[in-house]
Parts: sequence; structure tokens; C-alpha cells
Amino acid sequence: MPTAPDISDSEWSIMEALWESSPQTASEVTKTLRASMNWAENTVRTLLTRLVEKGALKTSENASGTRTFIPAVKREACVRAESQSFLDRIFGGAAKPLLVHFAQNSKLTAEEIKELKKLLDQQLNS
Amino acid sequence: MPTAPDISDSEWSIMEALWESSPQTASEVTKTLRASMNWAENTVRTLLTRLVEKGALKTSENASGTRTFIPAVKREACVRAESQSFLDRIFGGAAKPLLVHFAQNSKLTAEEIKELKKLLDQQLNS
DNA sequence: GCGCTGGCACTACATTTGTAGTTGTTAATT
DNA sequence: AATTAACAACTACAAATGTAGTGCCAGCGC
Repeated sequence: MPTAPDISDSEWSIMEALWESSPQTASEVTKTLRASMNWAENTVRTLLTRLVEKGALKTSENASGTRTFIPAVKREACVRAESQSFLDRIFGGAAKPLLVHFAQNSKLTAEEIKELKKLLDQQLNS
Repeated sequence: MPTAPDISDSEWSIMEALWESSPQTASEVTKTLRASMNWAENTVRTLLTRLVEKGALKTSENASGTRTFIPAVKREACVRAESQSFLDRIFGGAAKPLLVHFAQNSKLTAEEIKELKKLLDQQLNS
């Protein structure tokens, strides 16, 4: 069993909302997402249900007896899984070309570059 | 029209084969991929057809009158598109966290680290 | 000349995804 | 009590994806 279930694009938005703040009820999530995605409440409910089926979310009841949703998987684990699959798919599993690609194609600030270099140095002594 | 069409997972394997070497006929591609993906020839043909429809491949006839396939889009453009969408989806469009993630989660050799640092330096003076 | 092989075009069909609508129940409101 | 608003559970349905199978034609080999 992969530590992280497969989460689709739309589902990812839902997860982000709940990673950001949980527990939330279905209508709270809907409201949270109303600005970015303009989904019907039922759409959100469907996605929530699917995520529960996939084991990405857990539910429980809040004080007023309404179902609330809470992540069952850590964001970090999902990011790792998605990242790995992207790395494999597009860069054949080789991290360096990927890093080269993003280093070259992103407008990084001098500050960010400095931090990244420091981070790379730390990788050296490990 | 995006410079690069949407290419699914399975389709990506086909494209890789053709970016690697083209033109190839359907059966050549099948043979090329037999080792990695063990697909029926018809599966490969279906994917080839879909890729032509999407505008990712072009066809022409070889000497013996058989159709051959050749990429209509550059690998680099597709990589860029996929990378951008991944960046947006998982890292909210922020390159630095992405770079941090991969820098930390990959076992890079000292050599690679050196090269990456050099590359980052070049980004500075540009 | 006839059947076999390769190639092309269609068709097939279950899953997953995106995006809801419908129905039934319950709890709050007037 | 009747109405209404929330919720939950089911159902819907088209497009994309993964993974083939079928049918038809033409040239090659005997």
C-alpha cells in the first residue's frame, strides 16, 4: 500500500484546503474554495467522498453532529509521492536534470539562489 | 493553442521512443517498447493515433509505403509544459520550494552538487 | 490464384475524472 | 405543525485514459 493515495487535480485543491485548516465541514470547504474554484457544493461533496474512499481523508462528527473532514495523509507524503512520479515520468528518475531544468527556467531572486546554494552545501556533508 | 498538447502517461512512453529515434513505423515503436512496456501492437497503434490527433506526432510514408511517425512537438517544449503544470499544481507555482524539495530528497553526488551550484551562480549574473 | 502477414481503420469497454443533479431525512424556524 | 434549509447518499453523464479486439485490403510466397 503506497503511503499516499492517488490524488487527482481537483481533489488536490480540496486537500490543500484541508491541509491548510481542518477539520472542516463540506460547506466550509465549499466556502473556502469558492474564491479559487467556483464549484457547486455537490461537486465539493463528491470530491470529499471520493477522497474518503481513497483513504486520503477521515471524517468525524463535530459538536452539531455534522460530518467534518480531516486529512488522513500528510501533505508532505503526498508531495513526495507526486514528486517522485513526476520525476520518473518526465526526467526518467534523474534528479539532476530536473533541478537543472527548474533552476534555469525559474526567475529566482538572488536571495533564493543563496539559500539554495547553502542547502546544496549541506547535502554535501551528510 | 498551447505549444505543447496534453500528453498522458502511456502516451509519454510513445513520445520518448520517437524523440529518441524517428521516424519509426508502428511496429518499430512496438518493438522498441516491448522491453519496458509490454503492450500489444494494437495498443501502441491506438496511442499513436491519439497522438497524431492531438498534434503531437506527424506521419509520412517510408520507402515501402508504410506510415512512419515523427514528433511534431519538441521534447523540451513538452517537458517545459509538464513541469510548469506540476509546479503549479503541487508547489503553487513557487520554484524555490520545489527546488528545495528535490535538492533534499535526492541523493546527489558531490559532482552534481558542484555543477548545480555553478549553474545557480550563472543565474545570478543574468 | 490463394492463403497468410502486415498494416490501417474502427470498435470496445472498464476506470478515472470533472462536474453536477435528485431524493430522502433531519433539524431549525416561523 | 408546516416550511425550509442542510446534509447525506445516490445517480448521471461526458471526456480522457488504458488496454485491447475485429474486419478489411493488398502484396508476398508458394
